[in-house]
Amino acid sequence: MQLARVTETSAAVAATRSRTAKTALLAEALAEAAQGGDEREVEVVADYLAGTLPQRTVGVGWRSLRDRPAPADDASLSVLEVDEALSELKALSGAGSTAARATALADLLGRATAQQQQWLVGLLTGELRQGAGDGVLLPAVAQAADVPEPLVRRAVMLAGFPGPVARAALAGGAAALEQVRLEVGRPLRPMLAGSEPDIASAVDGSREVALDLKLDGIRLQAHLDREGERGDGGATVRLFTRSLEEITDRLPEVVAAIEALPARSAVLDGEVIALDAEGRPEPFQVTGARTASRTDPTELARTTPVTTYLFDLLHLDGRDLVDEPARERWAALADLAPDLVVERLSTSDVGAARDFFDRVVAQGHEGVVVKDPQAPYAAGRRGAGWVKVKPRRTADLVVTGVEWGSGRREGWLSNIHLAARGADGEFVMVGKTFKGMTDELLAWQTERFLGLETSREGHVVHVRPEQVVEIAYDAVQTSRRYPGGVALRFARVLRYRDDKPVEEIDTVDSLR
DNA sequence: TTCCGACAGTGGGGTCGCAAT
DNA sequence: ATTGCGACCCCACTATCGGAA
Repeated sequence: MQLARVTETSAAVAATRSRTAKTALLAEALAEAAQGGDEREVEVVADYLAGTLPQRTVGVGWRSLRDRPAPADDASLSVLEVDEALSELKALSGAGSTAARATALADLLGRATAQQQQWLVGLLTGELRQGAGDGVLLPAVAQAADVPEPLVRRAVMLAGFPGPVARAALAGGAAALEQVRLEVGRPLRPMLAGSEPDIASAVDGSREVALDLKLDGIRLQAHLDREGERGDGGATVRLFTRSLEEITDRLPEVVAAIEALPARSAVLDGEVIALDAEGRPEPFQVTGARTASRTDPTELARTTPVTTYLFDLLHLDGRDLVDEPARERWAALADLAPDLVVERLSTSDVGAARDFFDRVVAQGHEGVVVKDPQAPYAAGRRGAGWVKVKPRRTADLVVTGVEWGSGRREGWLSNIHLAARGADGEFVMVGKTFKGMTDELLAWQTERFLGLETSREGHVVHVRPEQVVEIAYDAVQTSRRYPGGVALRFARVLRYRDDKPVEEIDTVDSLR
């Protein structure tokens, strides 16, 4: 298949807002790819249509794509040629490779037309902005392969990625999709939680729910496979993050904890977090740095160990548990790993739930996750089965600058710079936010801040510090970027305040 | 006809590893 | 040694479509 077929589909998809129309366009292109008879091509086309790469990453980002060669006049690239070029780019790594990579990238871009260059930039930066991702691709795969959509979704949840599933669906239909099962050693999509602002919204009091302590660490999916030892000599334990990145080699103490479980095979869901000497949670930055670090894991396991907490069991000794009610999975987990299970309260009483929430927050934890004991494990879904509740902290700050938005926010002042008061009354920047703004508010703040403009610098408009804004945030963290040494985590706008003078906004000290 | 679940888009702070300067 | 870049941890929130109620 020619690349042009994909880029033209992408343009048509971007041009309509109707999801059914987008689905039909993708399905048509997929069916055409399938007729070509090359299974790899089908997989690549499926990935490209959803704006993702079969290679996941190729080491090319926004900066490497800034300077581009002149585009080709005529379209000649095929999908498989692009796929091969990107695989070669990914393979080009190591000392002295930067120039070779730039050459390889320029070579590819030089063979693309102007429209195709644009599309490649979008694909490689992950910003295709065509209004279609997995949510549109999966129905399209179902349509093109003439199979039920739930079957496609289930296969993707269990296999982790859509490309191979699209390939199987279009080559083997429903029968091939039914072959896709949970495989120990292969990560599946983790179940996600929705969110509610407080306990009262998450616990209605009419039926029993479970509240799990929510730890502010790194999501963990652990696979234990003792049978693997006899066969290919592969690892007994494999660890994955939320995005299915493998981190087995970085966390030897977690591998040891999973290896010690009395099971032949298991797939477990949980969280790892660094604790201080008193057993209180370290700031997220500590756990994050430890988990990201690849050098000398044995030493790091001694100096900054992480603790393993488990809250779900998806497979045990040859039996899949994903479709079992949560209550059953928890009972099996409690039998298997009683010492590693995260603290949990089962109750239908709103007061008891609130007490539990208050207690764990006072202990320094992130909050709770409210879970339905009946719910199956909905891999990859952000359903009603799990709902997180976190405390909301607020601060009154002043806006010192605003950045022009992009995409659907083009032409609006979007991202606001936030400052608190310093010790000498000066304004100290503590972060930015673009969250919590309705279109109406964007229109209002664009006019408001243009009225306060003092100067411009690139896409930043500096303004007189007169507008007070009430900001919600999750935490204050240490920062090397901002002059006060502190930054807000997950800041979002609650409302603009005209009832509070700038002199009375929060201070850097009070945030600290 | 109205409601609501799912999704895409619009970006935030921090850290690590690597290559070039 | 420092800096820039890519990748990946943690994300919140709004608008919109289209099926459910």
